[in-house]
Amino acid sequence: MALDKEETGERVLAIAEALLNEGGMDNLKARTIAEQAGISVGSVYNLFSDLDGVHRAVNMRLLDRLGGAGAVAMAELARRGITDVRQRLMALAGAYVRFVEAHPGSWPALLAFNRRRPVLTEPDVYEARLDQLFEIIASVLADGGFDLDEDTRRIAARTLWSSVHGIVTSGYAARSDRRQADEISQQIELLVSVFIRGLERGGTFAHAGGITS
Amino acid sequence: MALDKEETGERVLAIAEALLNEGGMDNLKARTIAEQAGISVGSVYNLFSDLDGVHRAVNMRLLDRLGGAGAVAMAELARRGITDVRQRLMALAGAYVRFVEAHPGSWPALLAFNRRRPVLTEPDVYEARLDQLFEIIASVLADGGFDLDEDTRRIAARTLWSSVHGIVTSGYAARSDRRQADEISQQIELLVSVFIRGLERGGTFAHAGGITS
DNA sequence: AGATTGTTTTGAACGCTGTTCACGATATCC
DNA sequence: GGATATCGTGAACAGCGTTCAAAACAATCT
Repeated sequence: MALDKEETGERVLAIAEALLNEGGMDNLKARTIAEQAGISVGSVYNLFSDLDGVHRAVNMRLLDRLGGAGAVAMAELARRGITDVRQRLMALAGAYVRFVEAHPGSWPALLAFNRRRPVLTEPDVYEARLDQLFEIIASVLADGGFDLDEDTRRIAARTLWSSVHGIVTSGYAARSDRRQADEISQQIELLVSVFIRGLERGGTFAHAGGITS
Repeated sequence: MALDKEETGERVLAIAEALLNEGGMDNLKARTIAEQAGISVGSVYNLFSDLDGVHRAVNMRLLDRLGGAGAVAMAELARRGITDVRQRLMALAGAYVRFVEAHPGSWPALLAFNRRRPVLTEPDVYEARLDQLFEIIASVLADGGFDLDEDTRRIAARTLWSSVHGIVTSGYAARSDRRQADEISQQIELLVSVFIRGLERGGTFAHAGGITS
C-alpha cells in the first residue's frame, strides 16, 4: 500500500482508542479495527503481536497524555505565579478528573487491563510512567512547608494520588450524572482540605500495630 | 435429578466464584461451570438468565460478605470496649484489606463488571449494599467528637472509603509481594492519621471554585 | 394400568470471537 | 529480467456465549 507502516500503526491505535472509548474492552475487536482501518485482519497481527499488544500501545499513549496533562496544569499555575499548595493540589486533582471524563471508556479499560495481566515479564512500565506524577505531587508537598522527611513525602504523594483515584473511580460507578460530578468535587475538596490541615499539624505517622489483624 | 433446584444454584455460584478467583472474568465460562457442576450447558441458562446473571449473583454474595466483615470487625472492637476513632477506622480499613486479599480474583472481577455495565434498568443495588458500610463509617465519625453536620459526615465517610479503596486497588497493581503489603499499610496509616487530625482542626470545607477548570 | 399433559434437562447447532498460516502480491536487489 | 525477501491477505480452526427442538422425566387424569 501507499501508507507508511508506522502511519498505519498510528491509525490503528487511534481507531482502537475510539473503540475502547465507545464500548470498553469488549468493543476492541480485530475485525472491526481491520475494517475501519481499511486493512485485513492479518495485517493487524502484522503490526501488533496481539490484541493485547494493541491495547498496551493505546494504554501507553493514555499514560503519556495523563502525565502531560498534569505537567501542563502545573506549568499553567506557575505561569500565573500561584504557589498555594491547596490550589496546586486541587489543580492536579481537577486535571485527573477531566482526564477521566475525557476518556470514559479507554481509561477504565486500562485499569481493567492492568488487573487482568499476571504482571509477568514486565518491569511495570506502567508504574514507571505514573512515577512522573508522584514526583510532581511530592514536589508540591515539598514546597508546602510541612516538615516531612523525603520518605514520608513520597508515601504521602502516593496516598493522595491513590485517594483521588479511588474517589473518581468509585464516583463514576454510582448515581446519576449531575449528582455524580458534584459528589466527586465535594469529596476531592474535603480530601485535599483535610489532608493539608492534617499535615500542617505535624507529628509522626508511624504507629505500632497499625492494622488490626 | 436428585438435587434441589436452589441447591444446584448455590453450587453453581460457588464454582463460579472459584473460577473468578483463579482467573478473573475471562475464566468464567459456561461450559466449565456445567462440567464442574455435573450439569449441561443448557441447565446453567435454566438457572440463570446469562453468564452475567451468574456473575451478578456472585457479586451479591461478595458484597454481603464484605458488609458482614465490616460489621463483625466493629462488633469485635465494641466487645473489647474500644471506642477510639483511629483504632476503629483502622480496623475497618484492615477488614477491607483482608477481604480483598481473600478474594484476589472475584473482587477485581466485581469492580470490572460494574464498570462494564451501562448501569441501566438497575437502581444500583450494588451501591445500596455499600451504603451499609458508609453508615458504619459515618457512625464512627459521629462518635469522634468532630463537629460535623450530618451531610459533611456523609461525604467524609464516602471520601474515606473511596480513598482506602483507591489505596488498596492501586497498591495491588504494583511492585512485588512484601513491598506491596507494607506500602498499603503505610498509606492507610498515613491517610487515617492525617484525616483524623485534619477533621479535629475543624472549620468548613466548602470553597468557591474548588476544582480549577 | 395406560394415556395425557406439563416440566426440566439436554447437547447439537448458530454466530461471533482471537489467532494462524499457506499463498499470492509487491517490493528490493544484482 | 529474474531471483529473493518482504508484506498483505482472508479462508480456516478452535473456542466462546447462547438458543431451542427434542428427549427424559414428573404429575395428573380416566
